[in-house]
Amino acid sequence: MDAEKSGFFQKVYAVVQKIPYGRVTSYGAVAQYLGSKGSARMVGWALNSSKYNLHGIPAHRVVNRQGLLTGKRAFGGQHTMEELLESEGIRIKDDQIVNFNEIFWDPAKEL
DNA sequence: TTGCTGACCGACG
DNA sequence: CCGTCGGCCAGCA
Repeated sequence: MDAEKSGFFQKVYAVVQKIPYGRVTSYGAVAQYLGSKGSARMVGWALNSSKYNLHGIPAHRVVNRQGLLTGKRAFGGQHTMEELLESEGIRIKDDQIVNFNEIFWDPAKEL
């Protein structure tokens, strides 16, 4: 219908934009919240498209299940995503979020 | 139009 | 422990 725009990506954008400052989430968590656990890959793909459009989507706040910055290469630089996260107070160690379990933001629970 | 790929995740052997 | 495969949806040649 009109509100949902029949688009998986649109839902992803909506959730990612709701991620609070200094928090992170995972592709699978967002996918699961949307009702499609298997579409975790599409979450990343949606974020990839987001960089082509000015959506204001903090894609750097979205990482994989391990808290690993798998999509850092999509930011154009191998350290861009890492610096963005650290800029928000998030500590990164070897491309991995240190206090991942502490700053993890689950849309299924927080929303 | 068909087919492959992609910032993942979980299961199986 | 490690390698492989399936599933999900959308974009592109």
